[in-house]
Amino acid sequence: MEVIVAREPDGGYTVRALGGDAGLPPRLGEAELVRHAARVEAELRPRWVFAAVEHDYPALLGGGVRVRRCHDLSLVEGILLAYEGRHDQARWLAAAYARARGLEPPAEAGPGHPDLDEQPTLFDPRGSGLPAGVAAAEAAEVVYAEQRRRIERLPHPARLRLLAAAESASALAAAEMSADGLPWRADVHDALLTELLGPRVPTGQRPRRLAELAERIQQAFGGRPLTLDHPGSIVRAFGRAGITVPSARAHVLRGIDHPAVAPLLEYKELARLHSAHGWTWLDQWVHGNRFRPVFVVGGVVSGRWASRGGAALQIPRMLRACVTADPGWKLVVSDAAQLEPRVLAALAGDRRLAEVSASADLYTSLAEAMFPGVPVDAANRGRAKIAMLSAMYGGTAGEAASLLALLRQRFPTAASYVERAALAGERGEMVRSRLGRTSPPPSAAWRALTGGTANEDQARRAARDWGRFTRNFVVQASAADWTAVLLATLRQRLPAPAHLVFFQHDEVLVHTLAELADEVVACLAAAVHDTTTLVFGSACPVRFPMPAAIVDRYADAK
DNA sequence: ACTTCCGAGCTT
DNA sequence: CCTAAAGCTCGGAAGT
Repeated sequence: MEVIVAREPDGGYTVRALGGDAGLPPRLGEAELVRHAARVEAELRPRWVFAAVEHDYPALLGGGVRVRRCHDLSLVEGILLAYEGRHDQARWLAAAYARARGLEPPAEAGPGHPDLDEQPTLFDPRGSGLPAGVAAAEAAEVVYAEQRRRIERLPHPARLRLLAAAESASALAAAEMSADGLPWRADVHDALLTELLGPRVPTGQRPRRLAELAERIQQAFGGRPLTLDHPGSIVRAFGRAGITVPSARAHVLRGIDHPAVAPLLEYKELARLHSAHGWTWLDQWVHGNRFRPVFVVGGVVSGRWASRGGAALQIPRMLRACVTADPGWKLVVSDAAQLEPRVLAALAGDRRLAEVSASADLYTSLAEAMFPGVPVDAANRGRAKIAMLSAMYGGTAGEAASLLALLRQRFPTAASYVERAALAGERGEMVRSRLGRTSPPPSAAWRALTGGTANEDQARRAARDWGRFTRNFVVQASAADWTAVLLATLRQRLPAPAHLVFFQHDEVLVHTLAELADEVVACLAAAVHDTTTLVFGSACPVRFPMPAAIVDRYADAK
């Protein structure tokens, strides 16, 4: 059974049930919706169809209602439009409805409009963008049926169905993570800042430690004042000291012999901490010992998530000590080890690489395979890693080219898989992930550059750049397929008090009652197994280790 | 005064 | 350290 819920411009909701009677009034207010949704979910366990989980689910979460399954029309529309080569078209409900009905696109969805995918907000004077007399739920029903038809017409409908379900479930998980929040000890964070920077100072002032370092740096440059937070000023200061530097980046400065370098490096590190994750950040983003960012599912073309506010996917390792389980609770921290090379092995069907994946440390066994008869040391493992990363990213610098050639010799199936993707990109063609995410077409500027008779060098470089992008896309987007399915299956399996609180590309955090931690670890192992079977089939010979640690603090994992 | 750009650094 | 991709955020400077 399916229940379609869509918000109307007046803040109310229209609802429709497909395949049964859910006992729902066709039109209802938010409080009423929450009440009915709780009952319907408990009794009927339907698939909920939302215009966009991001907009529609928080109201239910706010009322304490969680749903098991859903279909996110906006996310699926984005995936289908990309598959059909129409990346530029809007995904929001009224635009999708107009396409399904063969109507003129709604005004707000015109190309070049800044709010291409912005749904009209509550009480938006523009209305829903739907034709007069068309209820939002009615439009959603039309779009839902149309999406299902479009999926069935594709070459691998089962994969797209899986992707649609996994992406939609990921959106549920993202909204729930924001609602639950990541456990974050403000007192630990404050103590760390005080230890490193000195006592707290008002916003806009320089903490004591930074002021001391600034003074020492200025002395080292002969007392002349400089703007430490402006890279150009630092480059000029070194220039006056007779040292030419291309930039003020930390790794450049590290190679310079000058008394200002040591305090400058320390200043840069601490100033970064202060400006990006200092007291201002703490006040703005952490409340009640919870960090609540907004995760943007499908925010990256490859299918990776992005985040809005608080730089949620850029938490410095140094601050992971602040992420602490509540008393009586634990964190289960787990990341998929060397996910991308394993995904490549499965994608390409490379049996020899699959054998290498049997090892928990893929790069060690890869080194054994690449340098037979040589004992594996850190250097050889490092070379094997460079070879693999170069295959997936298109690197050519240093010894990457020769290592890549060796890898190609030993693993021709995997190597040719990514090379075909790169060549397709160089020709301007689209490539797809395992489940059907599609790379965007190159820009008009790219076509002009590579198609014209302009500058051959430039054209060649542009083609190669895009080939690197599509080479990486097939692997990264297929890894995103795998993790989306993992989130969906794990979310389904977790015992009720345990919940996902963080997800970062190939890493998950679950906050759980301590006595359930072992069960969570078992759920995770089962979810990994299900995921690999769902994405790559039951005969997939590639192993996907995902070791989990039960800890009190995120910093204590690994 | 406002917006836009740039360099930098953080994560995967 | 490097090899590559992308996204978020800051502070300062340049442009309007």
